[in-house]
Amino acid sequence: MRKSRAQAAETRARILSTATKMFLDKGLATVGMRDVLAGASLTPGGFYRHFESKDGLIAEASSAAFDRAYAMLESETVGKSPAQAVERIISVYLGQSQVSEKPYLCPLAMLGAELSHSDPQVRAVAMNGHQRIVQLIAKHLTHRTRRGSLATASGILSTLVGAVTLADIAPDSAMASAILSNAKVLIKEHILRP
Amino acid sequence: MRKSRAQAAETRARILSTATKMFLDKGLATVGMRDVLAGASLTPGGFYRHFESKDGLIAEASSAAFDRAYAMLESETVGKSPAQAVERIISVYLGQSQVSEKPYLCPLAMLGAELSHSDPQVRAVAMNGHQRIVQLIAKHLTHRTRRGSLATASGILSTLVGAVTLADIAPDSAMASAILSNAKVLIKEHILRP
DNA sequence: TGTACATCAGTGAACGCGCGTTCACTGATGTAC
DNA sequence: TGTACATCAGTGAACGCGCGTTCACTGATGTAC
Repeated sequence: MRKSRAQAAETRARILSTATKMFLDKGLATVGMRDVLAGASLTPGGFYRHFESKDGLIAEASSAAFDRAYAMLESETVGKSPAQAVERIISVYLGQSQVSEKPYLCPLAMLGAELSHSDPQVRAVAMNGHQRIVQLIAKHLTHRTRRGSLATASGILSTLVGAVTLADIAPDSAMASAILSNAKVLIKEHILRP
Repeated sequence: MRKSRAQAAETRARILSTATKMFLDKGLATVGMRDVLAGASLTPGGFYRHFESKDGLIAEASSAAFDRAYAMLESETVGKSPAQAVERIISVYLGQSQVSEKPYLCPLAMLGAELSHSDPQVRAVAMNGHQRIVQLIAKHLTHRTRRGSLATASGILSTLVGAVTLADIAPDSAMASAILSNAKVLIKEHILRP
């Protein structure tokens, strides 16, 4: 039954990709090993040849999710003016749960408090991801000082994370849209006005 | 072993209060029935005379937590000017995780995404709680229209929820304080300026 | 008011179940000569 | 290049454990007369 190195690497990538999607969708505690195994079409023995434990998988999945989300946001800004770049980041972030394919869900909004209860490794990954996104936003802000840009960017990200979290709780999409729209208006009209 | 009606009511209240605290502190999935039972000094049979199931307990605990948080925020505004009232709400909300006794933790920030995965009843309770807090904030905003006040209040609450969520993930208190402070400045300097 | 009985708050052992994980095994892939 | 052997990706049954919940039981409380 042994597979080639290439196939093995493919299996590992498949596990990681499937698990990442599942964790972001349903939460760390809700998703069980059997869900991951079924999603990756694998049996226990196969899985544990690639990952040490569920916690190990969670750590790698969080990291992968941040990389993906960051890359997505970053790619939206290339070749854009500062104002346009910030606008894109805000719109894309706020729309992450609404688009059907959801290729760039951010763990900060999707897992939220569950990250606070995770082990230090995962929390470190999360705060690193947080800092990267803050810096990405700050890069396109035109404050007098970098310190000021970072502070505002941090505040903006709090708004984005809160809005997406709350919109996902809303039972109907009308309320979800209202929450997202209010957050967007708040940032654009109040914070980004000249 | 039968207890008087009064003692029984006391037991029920003790379960609810203990469980509410635990759920807000550690999350819905993390806290097991055995934790709740030990916290309330009770055995299984005793518990199930008061609550139908863990889900039933979660529903009541969420509701109780929102009532408590709302009452706390509301009480901070009595006899204050609109500007002072809003300032108090923001400060108290942002400080909820930092004060040691934590008597008014808000489920929106503490449970976050975990609420999205809960059953409709709990989600309804959460959105009702959300609306009440939005209205409380809006009451003290001085926009030209009520519609405008509600929209801004909704945006402010998103910022508050996001900031507290992110601060709780931060591994060190310096970073947590920075996140909270940035959110506070963002709201006060940008949104509430005359 | 006192007595007899029914009620029911709370005990604690036990249940079935799904959790994350282990391990003996298979057989194709990779390696050594 | 061909052969012999070692490696190891993946299978699938099984493990121990803790989960939420049930139930027969106890005995003080509440009720009826």
